[in-house]
Amino acid sequence: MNPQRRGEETRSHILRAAEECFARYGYDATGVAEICRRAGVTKGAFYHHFPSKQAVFLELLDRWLATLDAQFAAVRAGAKDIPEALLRMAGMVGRIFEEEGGRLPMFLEFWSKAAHDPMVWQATISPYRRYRAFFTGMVEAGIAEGTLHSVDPEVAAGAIVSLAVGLVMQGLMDPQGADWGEVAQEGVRILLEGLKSREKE
Amino acid sequence: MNPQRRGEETRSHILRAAEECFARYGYDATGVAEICRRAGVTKGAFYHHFPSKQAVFLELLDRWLATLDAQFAAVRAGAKDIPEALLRMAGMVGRIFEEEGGRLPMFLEFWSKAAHDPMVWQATISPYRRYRAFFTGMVEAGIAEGTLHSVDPEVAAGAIVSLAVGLVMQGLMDPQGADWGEVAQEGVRILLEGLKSREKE
DNA sequence: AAAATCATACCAACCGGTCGGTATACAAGG
DNA sequence: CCTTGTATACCGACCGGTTGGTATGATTTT
Repeated sequence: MNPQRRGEETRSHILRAAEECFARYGYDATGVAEICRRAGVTKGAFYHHFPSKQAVFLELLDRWLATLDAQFAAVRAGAKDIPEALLRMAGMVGRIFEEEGGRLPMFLEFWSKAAHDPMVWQATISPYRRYRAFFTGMVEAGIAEGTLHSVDPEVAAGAIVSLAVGLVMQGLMDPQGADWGEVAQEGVRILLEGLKSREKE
Repeated sequence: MNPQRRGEETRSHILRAAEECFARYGYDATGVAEICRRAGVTKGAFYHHFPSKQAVFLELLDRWLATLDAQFAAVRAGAKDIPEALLRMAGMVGRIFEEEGGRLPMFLEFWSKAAHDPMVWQATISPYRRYRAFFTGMVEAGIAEGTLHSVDPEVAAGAIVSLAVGLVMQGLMDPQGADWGEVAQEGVRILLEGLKSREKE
């Protein structure tokens, strides 16, 4: 087989195995040996493709953030209206929890690692701020188009992101505790109710 | 000195040192030796007072949850109105971030540990569910007293807790990224705006 | 043969936890 | 008051096991 192709495959095998382990056991509790075992590869191959365990983690982080980017952009582009866009995003939550709930624990892993590791923090914080800016832009657009009433867009965006982050966290910790898809849907609806422009209070 | 009193002091020294280390470096990255160094005791003393490193962690968790309990109950009791109670709780956020911001990273540590460790999960999830129930009760009370319009109390409570959790998370990751106290205040205000009872939309 | 890819064997460091032993306080008995 | 006994608090060297990472050789492809 083509060696480059072969190399790429082992690489992705390692990535997939690492993702699974990190999500299931956590970063520290996952040994390189275990990753290799699951990937059907030896340590030699592992350290041929990645300089360190952390490098694998960071690449996983990058990829995850990239998919988030794409999803957000797609939803916004497909909606005619800011409220509609937000509601659709909320609607995605339920589906996400069902379909790739297995990959979600990585989110927590990223977050908690970033709190202590400067490199991970660097890699996390900048995309995160982009998301905040993204939602700020949405709120501004909503105000401009007249569907939202005048509020500080940054603050409103902060609240929206808080809702999202909190939703993911709770869904991770207590999946059976509630229908998180519904909570997301309804939470955004309530938030929108408070944001929608209307004559007077 | 009284030996029992002395014992209690070393015990609390260990607890304080461990809290600091866990918050700064994370649970796994913190060695028992480091905790002992900061506490000014030896390993012998450590394992005399605690059966394991995890036991220290769990005790820290218990204490933290107990203070949360007290604060919530106090605020609710002191408010004449559900919306007022929620707004006051939001107002506490800024103060909390300033005053004991140093202890907050433990929150993340608890959360991420709970995701992988059944014992920690057990210790975390039950108080957490109490909080959800607490807020559910508040929403129900708000509906009963007529200040909130009729919504599913469980769902609304889920949204409120999400906002809170997300707020803490963001404040932890990006303290300078925003005035989280203000975001909390305004976020709850918006949420309340969507929850308040009014004639017609 | 040169380069890329992977396997095997191995290491040095670290870490949670143990253990034999010491020091101090205190109560009882003489 | 002094001795003896005992429980608590504490010390610090040490151990078994694990882990991230490395060194080196084999194999395959071009």
